[in-house]
Amino acid sequence: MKPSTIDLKAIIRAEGLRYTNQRESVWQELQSSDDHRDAEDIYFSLRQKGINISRATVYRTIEVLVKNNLVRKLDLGDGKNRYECKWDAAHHDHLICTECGKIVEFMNDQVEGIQSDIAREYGFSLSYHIHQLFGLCEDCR
Amino acid sequence: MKPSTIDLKAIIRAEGLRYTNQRESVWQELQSSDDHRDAEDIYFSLRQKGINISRATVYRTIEVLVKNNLVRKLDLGDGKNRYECKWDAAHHDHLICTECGKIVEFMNDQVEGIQSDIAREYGFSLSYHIHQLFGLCEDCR
DNA sequence: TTATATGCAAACCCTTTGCAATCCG
DNA sequence: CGGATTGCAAAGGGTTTGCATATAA
Repeated sequence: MKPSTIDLKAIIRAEGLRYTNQRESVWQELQSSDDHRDAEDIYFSLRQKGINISRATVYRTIEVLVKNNLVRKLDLGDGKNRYECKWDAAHHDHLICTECGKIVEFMNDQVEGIQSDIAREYGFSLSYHIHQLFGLCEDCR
Repeated sequence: MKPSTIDLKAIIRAEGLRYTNQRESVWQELQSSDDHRDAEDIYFSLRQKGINISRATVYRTIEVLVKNNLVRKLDLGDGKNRYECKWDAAHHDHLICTECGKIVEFMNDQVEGIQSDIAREYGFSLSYHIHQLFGLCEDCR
């Protein structure tokens, strides 16, 4: 069903863009963990691995990945965006521990359905939503 | 049930803080409309009304109001925070039109209940949540 | 009186942008 | 080769902060 790997080159090219080392590196880096990373994280990790890349390119590349639905941008309200791999993940929302920052993913069909109902009720056509639950995780209570 | 007006002076004093003209002005300004205002809005409105206040004080005052549960801070993902009067409003979440920026408030008990269930399931004790639905409003479709 | 609040401007943080150099196709 | 991509550093936008001055209590 889901591909075991994504051919970034093909996707990039299909968009009429150029396949570069930097773009591949950012994509690899994002795939390398299930964490919700911020741009600085990614920039630093890549530099540490000896890859030549600039912050500007990290941002610009993420933009490309987001636009192609490979990456999801998360705003957790702390002033910087996080990014998570999207291609292999089902839709989900987030539970965030305000103490340690732990992020747990959840998904609830009922809520998804109700959201549609609410949108309909107010005459909106929904394009996306943000649903984040903040509190203390088991370990931090 | 709900007070027809809030005695900011009493609340401020109870916190061991000083009641000032600027604090009262920001509070009045926030109460004067049901809109979701940003800091610059509030700063400008007050200056236009001839009230002497600085941006710094607007931010610092909002902080005080938020901490005392008089005001709610909203992050709609566009880089600046919005603020809404909280003391006279029942809890609600937001539907946001991505075209014209219209904000509609909604409330759904079922979703509220499910959120608690989800938190329990993952061992979290919930303190607050963000639930925003983005799409096109009736007029913008 | 005297510690808290304010105003100002500078600092901050994350992100974006202009531009010359580089590199993909 | 030629235009897209990059790196750099500077600019941007919202928010916060340091410090001297003003002010509530």
